[in-house]
Amino acid sequence: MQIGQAAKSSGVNAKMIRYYEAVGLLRPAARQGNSYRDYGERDIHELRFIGRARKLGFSVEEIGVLLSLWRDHTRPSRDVREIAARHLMKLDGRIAELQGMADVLRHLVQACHGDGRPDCPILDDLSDRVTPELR
Amino acid sequence: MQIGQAAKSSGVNAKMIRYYEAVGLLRPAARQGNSYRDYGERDIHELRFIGRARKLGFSVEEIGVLLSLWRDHTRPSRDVREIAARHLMKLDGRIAELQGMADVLRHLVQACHGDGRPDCPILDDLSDRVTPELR
DNA sequence: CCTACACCTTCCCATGCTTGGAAGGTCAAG
DNA sequence: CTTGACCTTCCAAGCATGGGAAGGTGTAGG
Repeated sequence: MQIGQAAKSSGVNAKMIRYYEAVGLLRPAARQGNSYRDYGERDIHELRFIGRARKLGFSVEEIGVLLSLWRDHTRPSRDVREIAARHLMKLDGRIAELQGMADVLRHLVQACHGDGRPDCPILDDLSDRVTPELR
Repeated sequence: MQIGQAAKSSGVNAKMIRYYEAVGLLRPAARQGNSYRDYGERDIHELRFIGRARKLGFSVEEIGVLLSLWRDHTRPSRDVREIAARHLMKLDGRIAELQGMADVLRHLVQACHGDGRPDCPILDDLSDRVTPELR
């Protein structure tokens, strides 16, 4: 199966497939006589794995570890869980951070008339923290 | 005032100050005789503005617009509010996205024994979506 | 005067993931 | 023989930040 078909079957586009190979996530694909990459069912399976892990926000590096754990059918689930738990903490941290930004911004947006007048609590806050009651 | 002092006063480090100048956020700084950049109170004020806007997650491009609105004391607050509101929507969207990831992952982590045994719902899900009851 | 040290300058590079494109090879159908 | 749909590799940009090299400048002390 050529890379285009593999992309369709796995949901990971061709450009990314090559990239994952280049950075060592996937072992180099087999080649057809014409130097085209050749994929089998097992590769598709790995690609889908990667795609889903990406959708959960795992980094390429983390996925590398997950993949090797996945290939090793005797690994303790503890190892996997630890990676996932650590990643979850990062996600939660990032969410809290964005939430903090959004909260401040929401207050500011609500406080701003948003009409033709020039006075604007948003700029006031950015320029001088003049509207402390908003925090 | 040299760039190092400006960095301290504004909370934006020297590297970033040069970067913001390079990408056109700030007009080119005045220079001392020795070609060192020279900053005044007004520059510090703008730098603080930038720093705070970055902390709220505005992109450099958005900050460029905010800055020009800020400098124009007759701009309608509507313009500012619109940018902020749009940014807020992006933040909320991103938060929801991360929240979705975190929720799935949290379930998976909870479902995984995390002991010495090899069976692991996390990998099962990644590899084949074998644990649909988790979603 | 020389030296050490703390600044500053510009320039290039790396990060992480993804996308875009250029230039060219391969293959099947018309 | 041409066309079109594939494929190949290589290069670049994006965003914001940080590291570091190589070299200029200014000040203080021996």
